[in-house]
Amino acid sequence: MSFADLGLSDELLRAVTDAGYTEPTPIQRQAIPSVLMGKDLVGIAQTGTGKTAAFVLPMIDILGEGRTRALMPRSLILEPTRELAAQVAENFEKYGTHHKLSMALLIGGVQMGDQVKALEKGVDVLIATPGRLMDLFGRGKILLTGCNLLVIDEADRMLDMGFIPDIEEICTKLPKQRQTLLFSATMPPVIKKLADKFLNDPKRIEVARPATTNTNITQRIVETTSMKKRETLRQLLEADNVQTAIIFCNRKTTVRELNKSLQRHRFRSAEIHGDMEQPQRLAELDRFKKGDVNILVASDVAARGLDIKGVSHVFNFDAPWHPDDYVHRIGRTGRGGATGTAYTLVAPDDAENIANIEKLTGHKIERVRLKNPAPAAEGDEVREEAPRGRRRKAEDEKKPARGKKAEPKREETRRDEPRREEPRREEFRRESRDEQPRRDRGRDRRRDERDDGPDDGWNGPIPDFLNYTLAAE
DNA sequence: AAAAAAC
Repeated sequence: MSFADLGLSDELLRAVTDAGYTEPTPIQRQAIPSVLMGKDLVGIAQTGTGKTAAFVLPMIDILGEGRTRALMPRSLILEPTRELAAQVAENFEKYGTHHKLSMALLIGGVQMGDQVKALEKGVDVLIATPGRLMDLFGRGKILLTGCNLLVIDEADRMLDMGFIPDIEEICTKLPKQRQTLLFSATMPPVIKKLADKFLNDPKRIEVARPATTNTNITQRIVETTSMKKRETLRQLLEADNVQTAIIFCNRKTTVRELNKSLQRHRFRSAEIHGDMEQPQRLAELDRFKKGDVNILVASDVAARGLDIKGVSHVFNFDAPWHPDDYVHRIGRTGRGGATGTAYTLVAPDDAENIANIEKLTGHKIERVRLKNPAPAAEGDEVREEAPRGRRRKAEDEKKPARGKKAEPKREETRRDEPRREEPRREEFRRESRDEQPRRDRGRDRRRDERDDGPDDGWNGPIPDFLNYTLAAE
């Protein structure tokens, strides 16, 4: 079956072809014809299944057909996060190139002026997060009485974020006679009730069972300690041919610190979390999408729904609190039929979260051990410009005196080890580290070593995983 | 325990 069999217009088919798509995904096959017929729809689908196009494509044709001069918005799409809303807007632009539809992206964190101007001119589609939409509504800037097409996307996430009362209120402001599409990865009772209340005899389609993880994602657990996490991560980044990676942390502060640490180690990384200004958030995401950086350190703001091509690896720097989030996080890789790898770093503190994840997904994740963590990062440092190298060496020599016996052995291993990782590392490391003033570098450096502590907290004999490659246990 | 979302 091809897109042409789904009842879409020729202009739209052209845009789809131009975007490089030939075959609809299961959810698109099932959803598009029924949306075109004006039916309500409940779609149980994870992101990465082509869900967005499943509603954007038919919407473009519906809006393109009955097109009068839009004075009031004619359709509304609700998204839980600002980035997702922006992403849906991009989809409208991509597929709507041959239609003259107007849209407004109504999200918080950015000035209202442009959004209000767009609303005054009249738009065909509103793409919004609930907070800003309610805000604008409260200020009398939006009339929703012309919105006879509503999409509630990521409904279960809206629930998690406490948006359901807002959604209900928004629903009451829309005309009763309308078409409503609701998408959710899971169907908890509250969402079921919401669907019963606001949808009319919906068609129900389900393309991936909730809590099922994509089979083209290789999942691994790497056991480590909280002290060793950064070092372990760096080795994985270097050892496993990582091209593009998203690294998830549980806390915003961890995101910030880890990103700084990676940059100090000359990785090309960016960060995204909710404490950043919105323009900055979008800019960082954009740098990652464009390939200016190949590593994105993120909070769970990026866990769901973000569709970024070619993400080869997902790392969980922390095991997520909620097992659902694990499924969403690793779903950022292995998209569109590609293969992907997901590593979860597990310190003793993370063990309980892992148990819950394995219970949810119903399968035990393979444990792997890192062999010989030391040489990669430290060898690199010795190779640095002279002052740092000397400092570094002096510190190394201090270690044995403090009764740490790991260092000398590492020296040997380092010399013996062929350095075949080098060229690869250059691919994703920063060219120059001269981005911060010198004094800061020194301070951060020390801080980093305290946090990372190559060997702080480690007194035991050298464990068997001190060898270079990855191996299944 | 965290994160997200309006000002």
